[in-house]
Amino acid sequence: MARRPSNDTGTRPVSMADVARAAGVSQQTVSRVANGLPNVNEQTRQRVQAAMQELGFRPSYAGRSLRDGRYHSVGLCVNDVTKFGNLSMIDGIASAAREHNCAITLVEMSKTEEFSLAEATRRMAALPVDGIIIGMSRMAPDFETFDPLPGIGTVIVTMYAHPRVTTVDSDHYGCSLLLMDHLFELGHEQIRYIGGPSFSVDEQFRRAGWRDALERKHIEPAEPLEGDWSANSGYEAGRYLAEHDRTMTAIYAANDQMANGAIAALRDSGLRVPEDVSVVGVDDSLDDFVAHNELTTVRFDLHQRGREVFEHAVPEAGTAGKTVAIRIPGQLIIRHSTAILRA
Amino acid sequence: MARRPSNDTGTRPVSMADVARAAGVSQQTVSRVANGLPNVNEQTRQRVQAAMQELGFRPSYAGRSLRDGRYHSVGLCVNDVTKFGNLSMIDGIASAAREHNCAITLVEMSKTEEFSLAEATRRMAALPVDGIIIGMSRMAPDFETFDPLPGIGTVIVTMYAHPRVTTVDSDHYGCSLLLMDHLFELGHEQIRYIGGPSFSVDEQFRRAGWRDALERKHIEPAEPLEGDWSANSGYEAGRYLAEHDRTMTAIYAANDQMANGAIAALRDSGLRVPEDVSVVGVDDSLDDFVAHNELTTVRFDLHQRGREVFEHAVPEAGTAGKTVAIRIPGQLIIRHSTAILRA
DNA sequence: CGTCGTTATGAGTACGTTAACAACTTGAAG
DNA sequence: CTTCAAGTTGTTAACGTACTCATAACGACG
Repeated sequence: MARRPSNDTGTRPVSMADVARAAGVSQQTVSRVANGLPNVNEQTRQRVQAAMQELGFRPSYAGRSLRDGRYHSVGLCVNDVTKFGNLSMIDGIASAAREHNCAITLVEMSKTEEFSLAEATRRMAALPVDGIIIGMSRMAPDFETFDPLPGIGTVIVTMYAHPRVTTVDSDHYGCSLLLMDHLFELGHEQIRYIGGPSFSVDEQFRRAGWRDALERKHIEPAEPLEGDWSANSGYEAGRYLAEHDRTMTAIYAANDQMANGAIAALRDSGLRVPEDVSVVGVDDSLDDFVAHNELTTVRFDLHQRGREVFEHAVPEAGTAGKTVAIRIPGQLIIRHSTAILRA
Repeated sequence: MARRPSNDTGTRPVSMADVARAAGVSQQTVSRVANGLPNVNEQTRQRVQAAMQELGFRPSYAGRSLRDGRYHSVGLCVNDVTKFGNLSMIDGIASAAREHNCAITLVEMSKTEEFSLAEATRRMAALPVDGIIIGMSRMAPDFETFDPLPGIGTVIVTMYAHPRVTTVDSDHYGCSLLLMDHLFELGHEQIRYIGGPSFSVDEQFRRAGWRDALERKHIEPAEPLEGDWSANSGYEAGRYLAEHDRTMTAIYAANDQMANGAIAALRDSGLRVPEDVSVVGVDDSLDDFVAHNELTTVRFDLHQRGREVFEHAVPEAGTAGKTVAIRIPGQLIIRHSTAILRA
């Protein structure tokens, strides 16, 4: 594309030099007025401000960034905006960014292509970012070997720890322990698991927590079922369990949507929740969609996670340098889908 | 903050000049290699690429943008990321942006402060954006008087038309007509309305469509009910209607979540859906949350809307100049929450 | 009357990039 | 040998900003 003409007849954006010419001062004085510096004569200031208004001056982001080497924006790379986990990540980071007067540069990776950290980093590096955040909802093939770009803060949102990159996530393992302990206290031992797709990192950790909790109590875990996070897949699994497992007394579904489906299936099979079977989920995501939500679940503080992620990606406050792995615990929300096991 | 040292001992980012020095060529040759231009000797190219690798060169976004006056990013301003409407807007725009090899610069406005178009524009204008998209989910106080910034494409996502700004939205008025016609064909005339909060622009248009459809058939609209988009508010409204209106034969809830709540309320009141009362919603948003979703609704093509919004904000293909108001029709999805009215 | 500090302003420079143009090399054709 | 074209590389300028330093005017003070 042809450059804009550099005289003032074209549609080139208005620069400080243009304002300076109109106000009869130097470009530097315009800069001082634009930045509100004190050492400008009041009369001059007003003349410059009038010229700015007149010409419609807006400061050049490129010029400013080039000059002082910062973008005041953080890069965020996700593979699918619509997934609950990603959405809540965006929201949490957006509010942290706003507190730091920062914008978010959002890049959605192709949903079809293979996702690699190197590719994500390469794309983000060419954008106006002071730090890079990568949501890794499924295991990247190059996770082990990945080296972050030197000179730019990088955070991966995942449960896995990495030797050279800070990682932050809600504790998708610990949430299982919270729920399992709750069920154990109610007397349940035969606790079936309905998981998400096995390529999901969150799923892997939630399932591991379920399995470990059982094994710690020397209970043999029954075969876990695999859904796709949707209520329908939870329904199918619930139906299957209702028909094939008469010893089961509780179901742990790896998210609320599948739990909701499972509850519907149990009731359609003539089982009562929670009298016959207790059901728990994760995410606390049903409230807007279901009236009188009674599901016992774990809620994550997504804003806190967003804040942690942001502050490690853009190390202003001296958080720099150290590579850490942060796991933010969830909070058990007990409602009425769980009850004491009756003998 | 102090500038980075300009010699090569500090942590200043690696520039083309640094690479040029290392490879023993001119900085311009580095530029040619970086941009893959053909007129570079193969041997030279390899030497330069090796130096880039060695030093960890990444091109400066600021330098490039300053040079060629484009940012390859579109600004998106929303007031709350988590609301269904905004989420789907982000998703649609993100995929359109990716097709144009563009990033999104996302700014979330304060949820508490008053929202004005002038303020949103002012914030976006200081960021790296080739175009500005503003989601106006509630009426801005300065909508009438708002003037877009000259020299930068601006699109407002709203149903209202504007004389000087292109506006794009899903047709929140037409969706009501689709649903009402469907109910009319089934023989319903006493159709109650459960709306969202009245400050919402979407709500205003959905309600207007309901009212106009009735009045066009000379049916007096009964008092509309006001919810807050949540299933619980739909439940409350449904309960009220079940107890107070024995002539009603159908309910139009302004979104699926409230419709879902209303259905639960009707059933709790001993009414059958759809045999006794037909219920419809809007958005087609229940599938992930509810098993065996049977709700008749309207689905919007949010990716198409995203594409329209994007292409009017960043006028590459000659869409420039003209101010238009685009309303993208939804599609009626008939499931089993509606049935023929029995006398 | 000179020295000094204070205040207001301008000049010069550097940030990293790419377009336009100039310059040089090489090889082939006349 | 001269001329020309093609291929390769370097030089210069410009994009808009803000820091550093210099300059000028002015009053206070010794």
